[in-house]
Amino acid sequence: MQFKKQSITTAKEKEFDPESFASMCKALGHPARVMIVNYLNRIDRCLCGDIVDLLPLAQSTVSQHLKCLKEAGLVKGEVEGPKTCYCLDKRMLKKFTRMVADLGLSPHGEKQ
Amino acid sequence: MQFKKQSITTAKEKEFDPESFASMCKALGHPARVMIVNYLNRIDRCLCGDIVDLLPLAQSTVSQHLKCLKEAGLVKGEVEGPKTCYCLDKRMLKKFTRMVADLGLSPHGEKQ
DNA sequence: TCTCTCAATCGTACATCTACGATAAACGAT
DNA sequence: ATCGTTTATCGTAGATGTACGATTGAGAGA
Repeated sequence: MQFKKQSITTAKEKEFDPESFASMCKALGHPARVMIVNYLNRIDRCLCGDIVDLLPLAQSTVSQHLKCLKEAGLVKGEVEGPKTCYCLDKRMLKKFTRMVADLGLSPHGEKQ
Repeated sequence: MQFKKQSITTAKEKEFDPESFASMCKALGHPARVMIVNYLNRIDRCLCGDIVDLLPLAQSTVSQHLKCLKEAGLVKGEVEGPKTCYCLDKRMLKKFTRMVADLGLSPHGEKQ
């Protein structure tokens, strides 16, 4: 499906892109991935194996979920020898919360 | 897949349920549904047909997306004769933003 | 070098999502 | 009663998501 690329907000408002907001939401649209993000937020950084221990899922499945989060830009992974260290991309997460506010859903927004 | 039902936050924090946060994110994980929510936020309430005009999608597809948003609790629809009037469920949307904050992603949170 | 560990990728099965046209159901108007 | 309007649901095809075990590859250490 194709949507028009133009913004759906008025000119003087911040740009709000439904496509990119949807893709971040989609990445957070599975409990395992939400738990990974929540865990990373508390623990700051960890190895893939730590997450495998955390969740009742096979290593390959966890790796797949991490790939999904990386592709959405929510998580970064840096290879350290045979290990990979994962952490949140704070910049992207700030963008996410800003978009939640732009959607008009923020309890702090000017709409209330 | 089954996850343990216990909260993943510490005891004195608010309850954070990954399952229900994920299900709301999933509902917002498609550009068409994001556009519907954004539209409803601006227009307050409208008929299904208005959304069909807004999006480049068949009526049946739009109806399906609305059903998805209703099942996630983000949108309410009340039948008015042969028409159905849709609007946002503000209570649920507030819950959503609260959960974003609980996830630790809020720019207003105590983590920053 | 050989082996061990850690993580990514492959292959695959099954489920869910997304889109459409066709049809049905509810109601107002003629 | 019949017709037109509006929306939901059905059936379906194709794409995508989710899970697993098996395999591969990269690097550390003996």
